[in-house]
Amino acid sequence: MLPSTNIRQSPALRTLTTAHLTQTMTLLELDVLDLNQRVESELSSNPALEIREERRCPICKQTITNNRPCPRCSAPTSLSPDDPIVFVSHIDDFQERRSSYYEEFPEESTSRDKEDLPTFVLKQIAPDLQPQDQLIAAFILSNLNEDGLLEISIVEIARYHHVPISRVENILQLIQRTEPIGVGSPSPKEALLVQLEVLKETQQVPSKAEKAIREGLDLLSRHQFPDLARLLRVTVKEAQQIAHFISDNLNPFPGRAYWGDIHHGNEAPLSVYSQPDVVLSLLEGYQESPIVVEIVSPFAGLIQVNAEFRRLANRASPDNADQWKSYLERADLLVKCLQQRTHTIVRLMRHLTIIQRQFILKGDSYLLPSTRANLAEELGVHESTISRAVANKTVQLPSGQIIPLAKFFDRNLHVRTALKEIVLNETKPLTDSEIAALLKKRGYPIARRTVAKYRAIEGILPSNIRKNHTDG
DNA sequence: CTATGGCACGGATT
DNA sequence: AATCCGTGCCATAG
Repeated sequence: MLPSTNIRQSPALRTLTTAHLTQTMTLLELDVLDLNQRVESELSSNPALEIREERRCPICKQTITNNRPCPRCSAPTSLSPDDPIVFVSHIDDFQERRSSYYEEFPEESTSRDKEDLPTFVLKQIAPDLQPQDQLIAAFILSNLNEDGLLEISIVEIARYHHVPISRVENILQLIQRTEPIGVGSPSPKEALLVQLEVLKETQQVPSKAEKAIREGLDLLSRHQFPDLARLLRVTVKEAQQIAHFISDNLNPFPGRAYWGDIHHGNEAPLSVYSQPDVVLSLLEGYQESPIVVEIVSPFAGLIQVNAEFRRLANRASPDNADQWKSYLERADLLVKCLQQRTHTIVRLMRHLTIIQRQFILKGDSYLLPSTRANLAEELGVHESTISRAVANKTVQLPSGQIIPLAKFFDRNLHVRTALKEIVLNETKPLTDSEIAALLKKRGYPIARRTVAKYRAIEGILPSNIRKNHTDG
């Protein structure tokens, strides 16, 4: 607490220091989308802020005019696999690239040609519709966003085409049930529910899954299992299993259904996350490519205090000088906090990509256990800073998978994947003790009881119910 | 008797 | 201070 005696009368200074701390912290724990909202509202309410359109590539120092990310420009020089290329990109760059991915790799696993999502869907349903309804369907499909979600309301569609709402609803239901299932839903929640519904026809689904989606989607995506468990009145473990099931089998953004691991036809690791906060990728054409780290940031680096505004503020007449000044201070504060936020994340990610390169490239079993605490020590920041930086954020791996950043701090992921592998390769169902013994040989000395726990987390049934793996 | 899951405790992590 | 995690003990099911 600051001594109030020698603080200048202006309350602004006082709030500036404390506000700086609190705002830096709160901004740090927001994900891109929340931050985006926050920045936008600030931007519209504070005339001192402006967006600088031109940006400089942190590597080649040239002005970036188009949306091409810059790491490629510097690719030929200094390529050490252990030296990640880190840069900050605008959220729009990402959106842009996202849709271009979609066009570049329309589909490889199913018979889909170069057509885009709307055409793809329309072809499937057209035979079942009358010509008039085909028009409506086409209209609906043309209003999908990149995620395959509907951006306008049913009412609007009905009004536009002068047809009853129920008719639109029927068409929409048809659309939602075609591949990719859930397209045309107005929200991720709807999409998930439709998928669950369809899935229910062919296989068993956890009974509480629907409630989890309906009432606990928020908790679900934030991985707040204890809260979810309370909501569903089940144990935390069961809640985790339900969440596991949902993220394994359902996809809140149907338009992105074929992203990432195309090779696993059956269980594409789709995630409940949409917009990653960090995107990791590799340079094409290098077998030992450095990891390209792209920090997706709403406007950071772009947002600045309008210089003209600052000049005018200094010359403002005394009666409204305070107003000018407060705008200016708020703007400075925001800019500074944003910079600090990105700076922290950049440092964090650079470090992580160096330490966990193998994990990022090769997968779960290569994750080296580390804690936020010791990472904080290595970076010379406070633990809580790392905690906040990790909180609520997601990372897109080179494979296309989007995972929570917290997964980098999963202390036993590698053991669990070893366990999964053992069970996958077993010829007869092994008991927990036997598994424990095998794990011990691999250098994971854990108790039999713990094997049971891991099994539960991974959704592996107990040995007496597991059926034999008879390889065909 | 064997294999498993629930509960609860203590130490580590956040 | 709150939460997570690994483990031991014990009840239960087969």
